[in-house]
Amino acid sequence: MATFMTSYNINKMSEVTGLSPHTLRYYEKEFMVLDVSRDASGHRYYSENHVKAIHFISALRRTGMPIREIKRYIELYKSGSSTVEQRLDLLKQHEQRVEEDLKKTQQSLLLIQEKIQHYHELYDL
Amino acid sequence: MATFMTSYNINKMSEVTGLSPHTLRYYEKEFMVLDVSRDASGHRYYSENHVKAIHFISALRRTGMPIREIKRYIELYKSGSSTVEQRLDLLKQHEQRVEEDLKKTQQSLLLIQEKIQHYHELYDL
DNA sequence: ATGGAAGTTAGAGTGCGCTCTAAGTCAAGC
DNA sequence: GCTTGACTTAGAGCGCACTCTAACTTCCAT
Repeated sequence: MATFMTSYNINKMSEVTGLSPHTLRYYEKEFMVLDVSRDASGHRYYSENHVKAIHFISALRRTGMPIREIKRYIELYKSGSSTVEQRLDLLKQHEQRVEEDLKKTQQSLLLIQEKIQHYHELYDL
Repeated sequence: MATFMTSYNINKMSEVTGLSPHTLRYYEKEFMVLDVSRDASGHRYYSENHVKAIHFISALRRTGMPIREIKRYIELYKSGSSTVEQRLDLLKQHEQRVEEDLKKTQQSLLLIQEKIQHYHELYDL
């Protein structure tokens, strides 16, 4: 064999993804797709595909998608290519929500920044 | 008197601020600055100043400032003008965090958008 | 004076996303 | 063969920010 699949134990995986081993196990219990492999003594080892999957899941989480919706997405994925459009819809819907949320957050940030700008002239809260 | 202060009961206040009466009472218990006035029968009524204060507090919350830090900010406010610089620091620090957070969220959003773009070519999660 | 609406309170309960605990297994080094 | 350390599990616990409940008071309209 010319190339080798890199594989990660739970701690390496934790480093690479920024999630704690606890959280990795929790995610697995909740919704891991690619079933995580085990070595002879039952310890997890992850492949590059797991790394990519977890990165994507992290992006969904970071943008506020709730666990139960990620779960739903992954269940759709698991049930095959007939769910492609449903999955796309779900992602697009999420995209919309995130964009709106970003806008609102930016507006609130602006208000805070204006407050900071004029702090020495304003005497209310 | 030529002008009159508008005043709001808890439901009107709820409408104006978008917070539920429950949450308004909760915020008051946690950290209301301007002590909320009461009418003869003990019902709250809010002034324009309260509206402004709650709007600012909402902006802090919306951008993810935890309750305990808003509490801290308001305690500083209450203890007078000698805390102006501390309050400014606190707000500026928060501003930094929000900006970083926005960046990260935008990056995650980008990843999701790329996924959506190439959904029909990609077969992993 | 009575019923109902609209407020009041203290404190309990909820949902979310982890985060930790306790008890156990396994493999390697002394 | 025993300790040490890294992992395993099921399930309990936690922190946050609400959110709701239950019991009560007050005002107003009938």
